[in-house]
Order: sequence, then C-alpha cells, then structure tokens
Amino acid sequence: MRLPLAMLTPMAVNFSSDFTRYDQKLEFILRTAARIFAEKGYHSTTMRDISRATKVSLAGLYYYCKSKDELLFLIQDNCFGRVLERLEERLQETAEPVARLRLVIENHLSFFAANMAEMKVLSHEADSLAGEMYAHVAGKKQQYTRLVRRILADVQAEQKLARPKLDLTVATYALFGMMNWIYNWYDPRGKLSVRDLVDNLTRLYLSGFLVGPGAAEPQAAARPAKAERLSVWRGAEG
Amino acid sequence: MRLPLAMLTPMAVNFSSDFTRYDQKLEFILRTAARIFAEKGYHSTTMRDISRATKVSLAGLYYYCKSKDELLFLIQDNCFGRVLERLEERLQETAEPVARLRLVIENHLSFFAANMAEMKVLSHEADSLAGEMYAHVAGKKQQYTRLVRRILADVQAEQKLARPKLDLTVATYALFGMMNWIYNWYDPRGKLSVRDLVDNLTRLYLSGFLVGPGAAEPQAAARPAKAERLSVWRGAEG
DNA sequence: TATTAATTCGAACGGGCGTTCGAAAAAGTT
DNA sequence: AACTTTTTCGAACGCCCGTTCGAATTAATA
Repeated sequence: MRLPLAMLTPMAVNFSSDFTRYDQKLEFILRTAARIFAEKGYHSTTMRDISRATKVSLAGLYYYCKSKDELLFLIQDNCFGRVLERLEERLQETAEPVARLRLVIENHLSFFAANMAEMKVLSHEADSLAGEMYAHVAGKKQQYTRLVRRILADVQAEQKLARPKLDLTVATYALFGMMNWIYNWYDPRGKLSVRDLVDNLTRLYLSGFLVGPGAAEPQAAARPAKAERLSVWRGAEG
Repeated sequence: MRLPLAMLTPMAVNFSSDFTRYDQKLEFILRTAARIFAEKGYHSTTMRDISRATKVSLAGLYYYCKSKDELLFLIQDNCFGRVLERLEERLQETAEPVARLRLVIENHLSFFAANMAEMKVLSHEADSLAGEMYAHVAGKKQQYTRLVRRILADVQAEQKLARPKLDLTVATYALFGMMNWIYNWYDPRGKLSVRDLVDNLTRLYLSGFLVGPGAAEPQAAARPAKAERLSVWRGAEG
C-alpha cells in the first residue's frame, strides 16, 4: 500500500530519481481532476465524474488519494509551489525593483496561461478547503502576497518626490485582481498571444490607461524566461 | 397562490406602489440567502441552511421561490440590474470620456462595497446557473462590459499621438479584475474607507503604479453621488 | 514457478440533498 | 359570523453523494 504525496511537509515530492508508475497515474488523476474542477467547479464535480474521465473505477481512485478534499489540496499545493519556486529562481536575476516587478507579472501570467485549469482552481476554489489543508495553502498564498508587496514597496521607495503615494494594499491586490481575473476571459489559444497579454498588462499596471503628459518611456515587459517546465506537472505535455 | 417576481422580463418588479408583505418576506429571504451564498458558496449552501437562518420552514421557502436556482438568479439579476441602472443614470451627467470612466469606477466600487455579499455572489457564482437563467444574467453582463469598453475606447480616441495603444479587451477585463477582486480582501468596515479605495484604484488604473516622468497631474476620483439607494434591496438598511 | 506485494474494482452503506404534498393555521373579506 | 384566500410547515420521497470493504487481478520478486 503506497502513501500518497506526503501532505503538509515542505518537500512533498521526491524529485530526485524515480517517477514511478504510481506517481504517473496519480498525476494523471490530478490533471484530469483539475480540468473537471475548472469546468464545473469543485463542489459540483463528483468522484464519479473523475472516475468516468480517468477510466479508473470509483473505488480505485481511493487508492491514490484519501478523499476528494485531498485531490483539491494536491492540485492547489503543487500548483502554488511551482509558481513560487519559479518566481524565486527568476528574481535572482536582478535587484532592480522595477525589473523585479516586471518579472513578477511575466512569471505569474505566463504560468497562468500555461496552466489555466490548475490556476483557475487555485484562484476560484481558494475557500473550498478547510482545516489544515486550507491553512497550508493559505500560508503559501500569504508568502506570495508578501513577496509581491515587498517588491512594490521597493519600487515606491525608489520613486522620488512622489505625490500622495498609492496605498500598498490596494496596489497589491489590484495587481492580483488584474492577473487572476484572466481565467474569466482569456483563451491562450485565441488571437492574443501570451506575450501580448503580458506586455499589455505590464504597461497598464505600470503606466496606467491614460497616456501621461510626459514622454514616451517605452516599456517592454520582462522578457519571457526560457520555456522550461512551464507545466505544473512532470509527465507529458502541459 | 402568488407568483414570484416574474423572470426573464425587463421589468421584474412593480416599483410603483405596493411593497406587499409577500414582497418584503421574499426580499428578506433573498438577502439572507445572499449572505449565506457569499459565506459558504452557492453549492455548499443547503436549503436547510437558508431555512434555519430565515426561520422559515424548509417547505415554506418554496412558497417564495420555485427552486434553489431561482434564489440565486433573483439575487444576481436584481443586483446586476441595480448596478446598471444606477450607472446609466449617472453617466448622463457628463459626456467627457475620462470623467465617464471615473464614474464607472466610482459607481462599481461604491456599489460593491455597499453590497459585498450580493456582489460576491454575482462575481463568484457567475457560472453556477444554467439555461435561460444563465443566459439572462450573462446578457446583462455583456451589456455592462460593452458599455465600459465603449467608454474606454472613447478615452483612447481622445488621447493624441499615443504610442502603441493598449489592447481594449485587456484593458476592459483588467479593470473588471481589479474591481471585482475586492471581495477577496476588502473589508468595508476596516481602516480603508470606500472613498480611499475608489481614489486609489482610480489613480492606479488611470496613471499606473509608477510615477511618470511628467508633472503631478492631480487626479481626484469621481465625486461620490448622493448616497441614495445604495443597497440592492428596497426594505430597511443595506 | 511459487510467493509476495501492489493495484483494481463491483457492490453496497449511510447520510444529506432538493423538492413535494396535503393538511393546518392565519389573514382578509363580506 | 361564515367563508375564501393566503401563508405555513411536518413529514416524507427518491436520488445521488463520498466513502468503504473484501475479494479478484496483475505486477514484482526470488
């Protein structure tokens, strides 16, 4: 009898060597579940739905997870972990606040676009867990929020003689709102490329919708990182 | 046997004269349901929850609505109707695009802050209806979105010699994202007043997070309208 | 091949869900 | 008062949910 990915421990997955058949199938179940959760919502999705879509019997699912809650948790935790991990890596590139802010936006959006289902589940089902599982994910969220807020504060500190400064809490959540809302409208396979999305949202957030009275100040978005490991999952194609 | 508020017709409620006991109790049920939907989510809320909170027997609820779905629909339709109605009124004040945009933001946010539960249910349960009820609410949403997009286009048209213009779709949904996300963090009874919220988000959206190279350009938010009818409902205090 | 361990699943259980029914109670009318 | 209409609700129905159990099957090991 195998144990599912250890919960509530810093290093949930053994990345080093063996990506066993068990791991692969669990991941496949999680990917499928994420897709269905994103489509119909967590509470409207039944274990029978997931059973049908994965072609694993209803009882069989419980060999890979111990509850429906845990499925949601594993999806959210895994997904959030990757976003944070990837961001922290990339932030080591530079110490310049504005550049770091651009990286935040680029990272969040390109990851979101590459994992719409999982990220929608992360954003939209934020309150669907309870107890320890909720606390664990909420902790990661707070960590992420603090990091971004700190970067915004650095940007603000850099700006000289600014008139009444924007409230940092508002600015932080406005940024997240702008970015997380995309699951309500953005289609990564549509006309608007991820690059254009990132570019537009970066310019909008940094310089606003009005064209200022000042000069042009061209603002490229952060250049996208090499397209490695953009999917949340290890197996196959994201 | 009374008919519940007529569905799918432009004028759902008879505003003219009688606000009968039936109407009042239905409204009370809707208000309570909205609060619970906002707290636990639509699908996790049971008719028994609503029965307990309203002190109307389980069966008794079905004298006022014909299904749980209809409760959600009535909340969403009513709420959306008010936002639109109020916005259209206020937009007649001015033809100046930027001023109109400020009005959009002021209207949306102050209404949101005054009706957090209902607006959360509107934003967060956008896909919880199906069929005709879904179509009806989605129609209003499209109408609203188009109106805002049009105003943004007008603002953009006014601006001379702008460098690569921002994509209108991105700009529109970014605005909604920024505004609608507040149900995830904003507490109308906290330190940050609605006025400050509106002011900060308006400045952020119009001029961006960076302080431009240009001059100060002081930007007041649209002045709030007289505080009439800010609640979605007719009875008592919102 | 024999033995053990990992994996799969049909069938069922207990419980909670949305909804209905018909009769009782209350309010309105004459 | 007698009668009609509006409003209330206890009790139940049928359905689907998440989960479990134990036996059957398959893979790994020796």
